[in-house]
Amino acid sequence: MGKKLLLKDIAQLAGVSEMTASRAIRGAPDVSVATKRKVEEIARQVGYVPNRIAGALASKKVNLVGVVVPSLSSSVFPEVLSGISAALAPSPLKPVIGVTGYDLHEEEEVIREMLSWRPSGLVVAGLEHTDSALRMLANSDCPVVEIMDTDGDPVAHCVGISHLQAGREMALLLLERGYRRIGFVGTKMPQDFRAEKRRRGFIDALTEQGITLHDQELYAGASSIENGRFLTDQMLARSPDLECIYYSSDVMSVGAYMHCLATGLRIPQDLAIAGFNNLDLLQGLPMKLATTDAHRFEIGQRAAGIILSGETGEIAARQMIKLDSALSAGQSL
Amino acid sequence: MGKKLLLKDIAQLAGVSEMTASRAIRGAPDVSVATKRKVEEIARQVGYVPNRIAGALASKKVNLVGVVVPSLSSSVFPEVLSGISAALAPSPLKPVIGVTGYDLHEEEEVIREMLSWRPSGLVVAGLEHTDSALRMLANSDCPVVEIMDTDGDPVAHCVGISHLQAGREMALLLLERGYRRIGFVGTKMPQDFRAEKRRRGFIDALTEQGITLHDQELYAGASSIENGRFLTDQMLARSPDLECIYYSSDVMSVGAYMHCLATGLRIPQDLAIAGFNNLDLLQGLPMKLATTDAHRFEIGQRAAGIILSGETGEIAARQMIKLDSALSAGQSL
DNA sequence: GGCGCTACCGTTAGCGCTATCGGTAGTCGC
DNA sequence: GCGACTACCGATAGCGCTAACGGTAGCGCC
Repeated sequence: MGKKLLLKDIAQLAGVSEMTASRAIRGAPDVSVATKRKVEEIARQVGYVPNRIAGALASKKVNLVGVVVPSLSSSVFPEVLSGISAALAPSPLKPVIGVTGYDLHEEEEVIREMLSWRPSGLVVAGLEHTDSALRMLANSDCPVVEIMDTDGDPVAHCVGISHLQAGREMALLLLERGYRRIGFVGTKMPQDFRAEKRRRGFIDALTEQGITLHDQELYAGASSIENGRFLTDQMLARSPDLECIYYSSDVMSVGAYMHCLATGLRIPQDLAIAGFNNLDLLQGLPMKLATTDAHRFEIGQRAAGIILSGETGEIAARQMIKLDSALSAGQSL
Repeated sequence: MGKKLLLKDIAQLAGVSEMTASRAIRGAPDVSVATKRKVEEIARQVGYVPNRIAGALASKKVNLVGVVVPSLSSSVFPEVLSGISAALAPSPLKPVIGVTGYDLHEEEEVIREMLSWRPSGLVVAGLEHTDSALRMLANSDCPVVEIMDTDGDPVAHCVGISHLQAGREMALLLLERGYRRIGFVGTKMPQDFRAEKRRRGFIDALTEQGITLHDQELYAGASSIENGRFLTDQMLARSPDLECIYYSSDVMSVGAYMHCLATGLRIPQDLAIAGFNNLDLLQGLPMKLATTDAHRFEIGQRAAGIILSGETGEIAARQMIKLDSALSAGQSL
């Protein structure tokens, strides 16, 4: 095949004008049921697929919402996406995903690419962007929502949690439980701004109580169980008297758990561990690991909600939604 | 902001024609370096973002490759995506992800949506589609690659492994290791056609050796460690004499591993387990679990390669690439 | 009959870009 | 000087669809 079917052809086959065929196919009003059925039938038979590029250009309406995330490999952003999809499902809007790989310049590219398609909305993870990206976001004429993080200066709408506070709360919990020789392990470390904020909040809270971080490892690579295990091993070799380690991700704390299983270390007696995100991964482990739930699904939902409310005309004032992260101590502290 | 900057405005500011501005911004030939620099500078200063909708309509060229996958929650498809991104990176093409949730009608919708944007190529997971989807894929004028699976009748190009064979090979290994009372646990079961093919190949091979499947659980929900643990528990309660269970996913076999950890069952003495996909998740566990590597990254790479070769003009004959899955027994058998 | 409806359909005029072709300088070789 | 070329630039004409408006027909009502 390749006859390149156009709306014109469908109209001709149905014996109506191009305009009527267009209306019938889009489900627009002002078409009789009989005509609509006839056109639809013909379109289906010949396998007509409307050209949305032309449609979008003519109507200046693109039913897409760009979603820019750093990664898909852990389940953290897929879950945000689920929230977005769920909220968008009853509307004509569809999410389009872009992945940056935790690289701000790649992010700028992806944002430029997305905006060049004139979407109905844009959801971007994080508050940190290149200057060019910031300009584009500020000048874009669609609603923009920055998600995940509220510690900073949003360009537009914003839905997230305070990672500074999450880190701080975990520090306070650890201190309350009596731990004093505490370590921190982070991954993607210069690039993952939210992990860095948790680290900072964590250290600040410790410092305020007169405790200094006993050891830390800022690993440039990605989170994985394997790396969690490896870095734990390494840190314990270096600082054998550590009582407790706070990881930037649950994936890493699960790795720590595996290390303890493999080496016979008891949790929390020999080593207490805590992660972040309350990933699915934690469910089903023999032991509940300490973590903080960042409400990823809800963040996605609320972000999509903001875009949707922008659709219905109400040019809502700049929204700033700060959710409270939920710490759970589990059995690993 | 909202002055809606058009190419016309940039051209005017730069004192050149619209056409020259267009060429300068796209990096097309026939523009002097001086002019190009001037236009680029002005475009950057005012924050001009070209409207690709108009561009695509005029040039009939869309540098996007649609990628349709059932899910992003396990790391299996993200890894395919990495392969696609890696292969596409040196080209101007960019992947666009669509998620179907293992629902063929949703898949049809997503495919229609993608094709309506006239992408440069389309990558679809699986060989099973609705009739309408099949027609659209067959009639589409861009290259289409079906991935993951080679057991069936591809519409167009195809890159994958034989899941029938993967299941069969695992069965033969289990028999060789002396297991006779064998169970199967699958998730997303009517919808995940590839898991079903592994199951069929698995059972067929057992049957040929005179062994019947001792028990099986076809679970409709998603794979998760928690479900793996739960379903293992349930199946062992039902069939306490089971020697070995084959899971449709590594995520589930890790759940089984957790169950054994929690209940003190020894692997493989009390229960042997095997999964599928060779997920990252398996790395770092205290014990290597049996699995089959499906070469997900390479599948993505090769699929993207086919799309790319279509770009350069050579309308390659229908490609059919069957990779050999790689079984690894680990320590859990 | 005239007016005001509603229901349906078609004509016109773009949407914001780019392909194509043609044009003007300048340059080179002989 | 002239043909032949290259380098650069601009006017024109769409790409395939839809918004906006203008009909026409049919009906009810005074």
